[in-house]
Amino acid sequence: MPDDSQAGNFIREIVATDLKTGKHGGRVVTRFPPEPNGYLHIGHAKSICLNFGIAQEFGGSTNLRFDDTNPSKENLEYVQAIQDDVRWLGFDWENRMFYASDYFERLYLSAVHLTSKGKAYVDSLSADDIRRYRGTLTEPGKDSPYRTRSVEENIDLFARMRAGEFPDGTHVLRAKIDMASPNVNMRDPTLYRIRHAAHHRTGDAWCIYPTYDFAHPLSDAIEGITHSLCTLEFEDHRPLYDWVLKESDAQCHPQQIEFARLNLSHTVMSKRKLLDLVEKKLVAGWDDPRLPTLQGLRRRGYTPEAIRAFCEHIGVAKRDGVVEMALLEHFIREDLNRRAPRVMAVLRPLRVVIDNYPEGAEEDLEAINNPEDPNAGTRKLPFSRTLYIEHEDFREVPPKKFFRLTPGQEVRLRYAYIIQCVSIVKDDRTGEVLEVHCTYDPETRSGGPQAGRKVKGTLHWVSAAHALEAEVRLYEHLFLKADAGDVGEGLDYTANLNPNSFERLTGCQVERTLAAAAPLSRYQFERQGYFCLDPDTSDQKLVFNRTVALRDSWAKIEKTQQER
RNA sequence: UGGGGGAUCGUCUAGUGGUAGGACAUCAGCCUUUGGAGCUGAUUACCGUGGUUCGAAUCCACGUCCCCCAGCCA
Repeated sequence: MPDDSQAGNFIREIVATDLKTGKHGGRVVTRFPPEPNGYLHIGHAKSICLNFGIAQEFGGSTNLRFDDTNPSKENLEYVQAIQDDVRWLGFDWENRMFYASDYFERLYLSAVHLTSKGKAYVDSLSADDIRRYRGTLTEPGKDSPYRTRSVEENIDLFARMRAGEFPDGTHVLRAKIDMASPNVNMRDPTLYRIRHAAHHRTGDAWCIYPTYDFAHPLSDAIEGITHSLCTLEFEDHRPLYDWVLKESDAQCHPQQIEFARLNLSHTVMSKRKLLDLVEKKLVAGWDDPRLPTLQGLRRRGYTPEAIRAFCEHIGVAKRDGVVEMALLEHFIREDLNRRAPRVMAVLRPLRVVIDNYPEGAEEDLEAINNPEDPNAGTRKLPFSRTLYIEHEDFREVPPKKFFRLTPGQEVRLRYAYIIQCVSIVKDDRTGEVLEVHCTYDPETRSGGPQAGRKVKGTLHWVSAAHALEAEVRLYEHLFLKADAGDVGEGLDYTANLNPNSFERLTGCQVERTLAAAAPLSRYQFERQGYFCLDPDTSDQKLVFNRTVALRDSWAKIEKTQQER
């Protein structure tokens, strides 16, 4: 059986080759290095699956490392949420959780070492001047007047920076590389900056903080990382990554490998935009079920298994692209189809009275919990004279190919009887259908003598007297266009927000077994989609989120009929 | 116009000189007590132009287009 999940990707190939040649002493150690300045999203899931997956595959290990070198953006809330999310996704860093801030002292010593070698210097230009001196993409930069300070002066100044003698922005430590380099990242990049800010872990022990370019390669080396996987935009930082390791006499030299980050259609993935949506209250929070955050997907009802399968399937390459949301939806449907118990739930109830069913009578009918899983068993569904069916399952004047309830057309009530519409009760003023009267054929009870009779449609239903009321929240794509950033002149991505991405349905009628539903447990509402119990559920109120609708071929038929 | 990357079905991805394959999506059909699921089939791709070769997505040359970089963010 050809299985594309077994297909090699270029990173696996590199690692396999390195293992063969003994490049890193036969070890494979990767790391997942989030900055705790936001919540993890499905793009991070790709990186997590890649890093942990590669290590698992080759018998190596993976560290979780918080890249916490910028105290002004980072906090503990994020540190905790990230751990929670990685664990939820199904990965275990065992005892290997680290922080770049754990290494601040060693990083400082490395900086002193570089300085004493004449490979770093304290610059006292303003940030603006540093930018001016850097040149442009097409013109070389020029040396800072402070570039020629003596080693002694640099050492002294850097020590005093650490000691807190200078306000923010007055000095930085820079690598001394080449102001004329065609790679602007090599034009004496900043290694340390002064920030009189409390750090979420080190408090006020430090007022100078290393930059990513300095801290990252050294943190990797300290941890003995063999393969440092990152996204494409760091590609032209690689010469700097290598420079830092070489000049710092690092004990090992991890290999940085870049891959394309995940983009998903109909959503946004940048931390900035996600934060923006949350802060402007355009969504309900980081766990809003419309967001591609792991917390949002979890609340929406996504399973870790589905997300992992998705990440495995999309592969890893260097060309950037946009994965269709439909692919993600495919994987959650596939997973939930196998495991979600089926239940009856009527979202927009229409009252149905079975005129020839004895008043006051009721009976229990047997229903299969999951046709895909024989072990899931069966349950009893109460049936009575007054039922609810889906409002859209009845049409007084049916369009072509409408196989549901309509005057004169028999339909089956799932696991129950075949019924037929005999009359309609309408609102005199609005003409709205309020109630449908039907007759049933007692011979057609499930398992009965006439049960096999062919009818075009089968409807889900609940018994009015036995059903529970629930709130159901429906979600659509957060953005109208596949590319959220595709907006007109002068507009930003929020112009593409889908005004109908959230719809709250109240007065839904669900079968009573749902009273026992556990938080975040997932169900298939027959003929509707997959739903999970929202944490907003209370003793008073059941609340469900629609994870994803079932594929709906009738909707397609109807749509093409309307287009004609 | 400097540097670094990248171009294969609509989308994502295999391919490493020898039949361009898979998944999603789309469209048909079968089946069905979920218009679900499942099954079958179909459509659709090597950025362009030259060259090397018996043979090129793959090697070479010249183009074209797209992405990233001028934070004391990561």
